[in-house]
Amino acid sequence: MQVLRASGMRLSTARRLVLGALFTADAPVSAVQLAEDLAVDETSVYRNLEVLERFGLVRHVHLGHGPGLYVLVSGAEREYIYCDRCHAVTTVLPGELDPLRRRIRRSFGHEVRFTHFALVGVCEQCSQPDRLQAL
Amino acid sequence: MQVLRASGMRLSTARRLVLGALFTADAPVSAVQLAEDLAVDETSVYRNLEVLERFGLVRHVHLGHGPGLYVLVSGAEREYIYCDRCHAVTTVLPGELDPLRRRIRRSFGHEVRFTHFALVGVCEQCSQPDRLQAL
DNA sequence: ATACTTGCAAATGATTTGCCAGTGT
DNA sequence: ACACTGGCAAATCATTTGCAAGTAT
Repeated sequence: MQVLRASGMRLSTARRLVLGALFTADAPVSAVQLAEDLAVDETSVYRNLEVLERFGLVRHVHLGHGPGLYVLVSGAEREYIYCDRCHAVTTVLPGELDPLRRRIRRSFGHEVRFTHFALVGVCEQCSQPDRLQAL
Repeated sequence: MQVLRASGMRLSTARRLVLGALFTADAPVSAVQLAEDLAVDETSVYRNLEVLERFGLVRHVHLGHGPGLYVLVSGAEREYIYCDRCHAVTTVLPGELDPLRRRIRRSFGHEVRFTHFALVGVCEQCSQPDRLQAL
């Protein structure tokens, strides 16, 4: 929070609310959801998320289609696997994909992250042909 | 093309144009771009892409933010790595990520693809602190 | 002749911008 | 006080839907 006031940004009520909501959220949340929950104007939520993102306190992910989903930045970032069949979201703990990251690094030179776009694929249950899942 | 008429879908001029443009394109193209290039209404392009996608002839990718980008389905799909610093797109040949896919499969049970969301990360040049890239 | 298709207008969903009144510091 | 913020209206971007006229089969 000191980060903000050090940059001349204020700790307004709305800002505090957004930060608080993201802090207690156990999953990524959309801006619209936040606005609704906190009774703060959507515009303000977006603007707050934007400054928080700019200062590296917040980030957003995209699971399948749909709006961006916001999370607090924690230093050790979670990554996500999204099943585009049943829409299940699997959270990957920080570091868990590091070997994979290293491999891509070696092959392509890129330092990749799955913090912005989830890993998309079909989950175990959905790949079993017998018990069909929701479309 | 036989796929279409077998399903009662017609090979209209617009449809043929879209298919043709995607066939000769050497990179994923947006619907708006296609509409502009082909002088076909955006709506029609979207509708055509939708049916082509529904019949598995076309798919779309998301590199960073921005509109969906369409490509012809080829059976052996290319995947993409996107540098979110310099916006460079690296094409990954079909199968090249299979070892990685197997590894994820073993660890998480998911069969992932990078055909819908690109692999996002910082490319080799951009990770060199000396010569700075475009913001 | 009968569906599928087209273009144009209008709606939708996500996000951004303008503007002025309100408020943290 | 001054500059950063809030809400509300309106704009923007990507995409979808409604509808009447057009066309492939």
